[in-house]
Amino acid sequence: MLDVTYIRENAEKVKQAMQNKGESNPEIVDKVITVDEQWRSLVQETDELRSESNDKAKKIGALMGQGKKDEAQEIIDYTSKLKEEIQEKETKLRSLKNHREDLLLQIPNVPHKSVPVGKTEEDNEVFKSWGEPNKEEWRKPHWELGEEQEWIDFERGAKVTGAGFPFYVGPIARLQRALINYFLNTATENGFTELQVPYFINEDSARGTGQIPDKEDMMYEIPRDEFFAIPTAEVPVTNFHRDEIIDKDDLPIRYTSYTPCWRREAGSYGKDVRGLNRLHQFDKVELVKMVHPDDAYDELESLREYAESLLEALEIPYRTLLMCTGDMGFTQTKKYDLEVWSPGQQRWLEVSSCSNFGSFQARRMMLRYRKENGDTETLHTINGSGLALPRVVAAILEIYQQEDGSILVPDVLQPFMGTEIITS
RNA sequence: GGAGAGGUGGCCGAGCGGUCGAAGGCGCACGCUUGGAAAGCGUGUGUGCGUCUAGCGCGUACCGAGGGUUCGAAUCCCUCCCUCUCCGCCA
Repeated sequence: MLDVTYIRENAEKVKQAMQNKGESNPEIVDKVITVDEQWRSLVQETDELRSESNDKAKKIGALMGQGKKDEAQEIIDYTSKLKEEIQEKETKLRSLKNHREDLLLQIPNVPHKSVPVGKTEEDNEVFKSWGEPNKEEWRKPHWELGEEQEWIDFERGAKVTGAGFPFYVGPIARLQRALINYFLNTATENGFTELQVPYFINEDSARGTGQIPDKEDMMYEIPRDEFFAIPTAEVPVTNFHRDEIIDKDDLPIRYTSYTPCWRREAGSYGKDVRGLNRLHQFDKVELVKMVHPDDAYDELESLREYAESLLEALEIPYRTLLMCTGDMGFTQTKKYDLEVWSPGQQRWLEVSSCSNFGSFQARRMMLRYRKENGDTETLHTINGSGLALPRVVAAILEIYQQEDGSILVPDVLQPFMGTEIITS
């Protein structure tokens, strides 16, 4: 959610941003400004009446104290009418505020000036490439190898739960654990504080990071207890400091957290969902930063570089895309996607998405910091994966695949795996 | 899950229908005092929203959350949430 004051003062800029992001109704900007004006003038009127009513109530109290019941009664008759008027205005106020909120929620975040303007993924910019994508065709896709070697059991997963909930068996279960440990250790060594978080969240938290309203369909629900299963650790981690004021000397705050993630992924199909490409439950190590607004873009770059360094350490070829305005999402001001090369599929797979949300999330959850002069200000949030597990596993199974079906273990994982090679 | 107690400012803790945004204490900040420090003394110290003459201004809202009673609610009533104690259950 953008700041109304900002919208009021930058109406044209916001409209342009909406157009660049492919939002079709920039007239919402004018509407929001109108509703906001109505709301503000009504606030003033209401506050004046309240002020009068408070005065009168005090007078009544004083008169009652002196036993002057008749005089008090006169004022009471008057304030009863006042009261009705106030209640009327309060009702109107509530509906105006809700209307303003509804409109505000339809206005996307404003992209940074360094973001390429574009409509679809075609317009994303290749920001960086690392390593050589392997074009050899003999490598099996990870699902074929995984099933052959009985390392990944999709069928039993489907039996026990449903499609998209695989079992990982033996050495591949261990490989995931190795990756998780490696990612968490590395993040901790790089200044991120590890957090173990609740896997279920309440509605307020879902609202805070923007899953609600609009994207609740992505989440699994536990209706009886009014919880949602987390679609990413971003939700509990960012909400950790919801409704708090953080001392500026404590910024930036950096957290890392490993969690399973649950996503309904309604509407996905075809090659997108083959094997480990897209699951309903997957593991991820998430990175979240809460930063001073002036540092946000530097912090985004360093987050991106950090995520890239993980892939380099694993020696997995990748490319970094700078997402264009049309493909970057509603809440972000700038976003990079990291994609690894899958030689078994001859395609790129996204393993990390690093985004700056500006004050968009923080405003919704009243997440502020205290400035030098004592004022409070909304801080900025940044997050990214470091990294999402299944596609990294897929890449390792394909890139490190030998002709006999065994898998060489990347150097950095060997201490965690206790072996240099995975055989069936 | 059953029975009871309770949720007030950064913290502790009073208030239990009117003058309460809220006593008192602690903490913190600044000043005085001191050779320096402690003690002592003085002043200040919540958040959101609106507003302007933008001031250590004015108004308003907020004492777990939401609703209600009343001219007036931190105080009374209802619903919910959370915490603590005992019992039950249990990784």
